[in-house]
Formats: sequence, structure tokens, C-alpha cells
Amino acid sequence: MNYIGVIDCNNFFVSCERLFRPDLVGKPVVVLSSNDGCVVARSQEVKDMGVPMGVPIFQIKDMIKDKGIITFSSHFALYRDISSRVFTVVKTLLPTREIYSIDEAFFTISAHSKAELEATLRAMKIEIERQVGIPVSLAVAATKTQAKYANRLAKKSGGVTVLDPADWEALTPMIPLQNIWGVGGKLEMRYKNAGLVTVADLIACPKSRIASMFGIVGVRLQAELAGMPMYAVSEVHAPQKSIMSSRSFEKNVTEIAVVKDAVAYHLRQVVAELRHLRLKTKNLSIFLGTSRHGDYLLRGGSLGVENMTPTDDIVFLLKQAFALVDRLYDAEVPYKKAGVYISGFSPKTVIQQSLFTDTDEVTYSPINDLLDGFNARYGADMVTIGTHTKERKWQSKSEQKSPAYTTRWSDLAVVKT
DNA sequence: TCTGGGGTCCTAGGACCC
DNA sequence: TCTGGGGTCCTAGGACCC
Repeated sequence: MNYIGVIDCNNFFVSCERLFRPDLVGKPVVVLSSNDGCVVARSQEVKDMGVPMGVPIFQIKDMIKDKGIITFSSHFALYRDISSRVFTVVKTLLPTREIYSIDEAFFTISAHSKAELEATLRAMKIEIERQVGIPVSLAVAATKTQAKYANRLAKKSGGVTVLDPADWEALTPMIPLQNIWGVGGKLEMRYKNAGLVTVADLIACPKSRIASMFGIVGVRLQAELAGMPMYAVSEVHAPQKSIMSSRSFEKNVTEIAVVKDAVAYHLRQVVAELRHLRLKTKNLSIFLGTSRHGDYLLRGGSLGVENMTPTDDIVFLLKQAFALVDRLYDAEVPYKKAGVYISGFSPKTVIQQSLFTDTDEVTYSPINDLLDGFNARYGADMVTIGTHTKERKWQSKSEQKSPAYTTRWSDLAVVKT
């Protein structure tokens, strides 16, 4: 029988930090979001204490102190590097796989018997852990959605779970829809209001009713849960459709100059990535956000422009981004977040001339190549363009970051013998 | 006092056309 | 005096994921 599986790293960010701090194995560890705002990864010990995912750090301050929880700021360069090591090994074991996120991949596999498959997966788990040192779980079932659920079971039962169709069918009356991949809080409520609580309920519901109440998303979910794959495992990574950069401010910001500095920073980030991918973009939008917990909740927003001719020119885009800020910015509103979003990409080599091209649009500043050179040599964003204020008043804190063990020479781990 | 960031896909509703 | 309706396209925002 053919199966679809998912492999993922256990407590990935925490496991990455522990890789270089073996003394922390068995101790309670959390990794914080940027701005050190909330918990984004928890070790098993912390999960067992009942600390939920995403909890604001200030709410568990006492617990951190009392129970000796060790905290780290997010360190994405490290996690990305470890991630690529994991997938390099995975590739040798599972040729047909689709990398889905920084810490997980789908794959296909076939086997004659359940016992044989379990033994194969177990051997893979051991091999990955031996080569990279990050603990992983593997689970397989008939579809991606079923496999994601099987993976939850794997985490509680030694890291490997195989669900054949009979296993799955027996489980469906006991699985609440809220535990299913693709069902968040809002959808769970809507299903509940329609009298659908478990996976078995959804499978038994007439397709026409699902279609009229929940649209194409509901129909696909039903099929996946019934064992008919709607989402194939695709080895080729679909080209990225958008690039975003955004960050919360440490404090509320009301000066437009500071907002513009932040927007200029994010624009430099997305354009650097765009140029690295050798792409050009048509759509540029900026967004300004307010606190999610105040009187100005609905005062943020976004605004975009579409260019007839795709571009990767920082000077041109910066001018447009600032014009968007001028239109969106409201002096009465305290902003807490800003970001830049680009989409509508085409390859850099293709010169797509529009019939209606405004000649202003195709100008290209030599500053771009200059910046690329500086960035390559001295690291991203050493040289800035479009900055109004001296300090980065908007920047967030990241006070407990681990050393760059794998991406900076000076932070290499030292082996003591 | 203090609540992440980067993605994807889908849909509701406005603008526009005839 | 009487004042349509259906289709398409686009965009902002919603919902979800990790």
C-alpha cells in the first residue's frame, strides 16, 4: 500500500538551542518570539507544566522564575542552518519528499506490511538523530491531513505512528475536528454550529451540504479525512509568491519619520531577498498596525501600488513606499508595527515591456548594484538608504539570543578535551 | 508596562461593464 | 413617473499554518 507521511522535528527551536548546550537536555527551555514578546517553542518539560503555545511572556514570569525555565530569543539564522542539515539527511532516506516548513516535510512511501513500515520509519528516525542530533517524529496514513494527525500520536508514542485505513476509521469518532490540520478556532465554531464535532461527523455529512456551508475548503477537508488525497506530495518547490518583512515596535510610534525609517528598513530587506532570488516585482504594499489590545485596534491598514513594469530598483520602490506611507499615515494614531509586502514576481532576465510603460518606471539606479556589493561583503543592511533618524527608535529587543554557533566564525562552539 | 513574523489560499464585496 | 441585473475582475481582509 502507498502512504503519505510527515516527518517533523520535535520542539524544533528548543532542540536547536540544545544541540549546542547539551547541559539543557532534560531541563525546561522556551524560545521567545522577536521582541521577546511571547513563547514560540517549548521543551517537553515546559509543555508538561501546562504553558500554552504563544503565551505572552509577562503572563508566565513567575513560573519562569520559580521553575527555573531557561529562555532564549529567536535565532532564525541558526534554525535555518540546522533545518537544512536535517533535510539533507532526509533526502538520502526519502527521495520523494516535499519540504513544508522549517521543521517538517511530507513524503510518500509504500510497504507490504504495517510491521515492515514501522521498522523502516524507526530506522530512519534513529539515523537522522544520529547524524544531526535533532529528535524527529515520523507518521504515515492515507492523506496529508490524516498523516498530520498521526504525527500528533507519534509524539506521544515513541516517535513513529502508522495508521492504515482500518486504524484511522476506528479513530474517527473520537477525534475532535479542532485537532485537525486546517481547522482553526473560527472554523471549529462554524462546524460545531452545524452539528459537526468529530471527524466521523464530517465524513458522514452529505457533500452537497458541506459544499454549500463551507465551500471548497470544506469539501477538500472532507475528502482528505475520508482517505482521498486532495493535496499531492510535490517534490518541486512551488516558486515563492510573495516576500514580506515586518516587525513590531518596542514602543508606540507617532512620528512619521520613524515610521518611514521602519518602512525603509523593511523595504531594504524584501528587495535584498528579491534580488537574491533574481526576481522582479510588480506589487508593492506597506502596512501599519496598531496594538491589538487598545483603542486603536482598527486604525491600522495597508495600501498598495501595482507597477506595469516589474522592478527590483530600491530607489524607485523606496519613493513609492514613502508615498504610500504619506497616504496611509494618520498623525493621531499610535502605531505598533510596520511592514512591507511585495508580490507578482517575474524572473529578472525576462524584460517584460508593457504597452503602457511610463518611461519613468524603467530608470534603474546604479545604487542597487552598489548595495548588493556592500551587503554581500559586510552582511545585510550595513549600508542603509532612506533613513531619516539617527537611532533606530522603532527596533525591537532581542536580549537573550544564543551565539551564532554555525553562521559566524567568532561564535563557533569550542570543543574541550 | 509587556501579546511574533512570514507565508498560502480563499472569499466577500466594490467597481465596472453591458 | 418609471430607475436592472448579471457577469467579471480586483483587492483587502480573513483564516489558517508553522
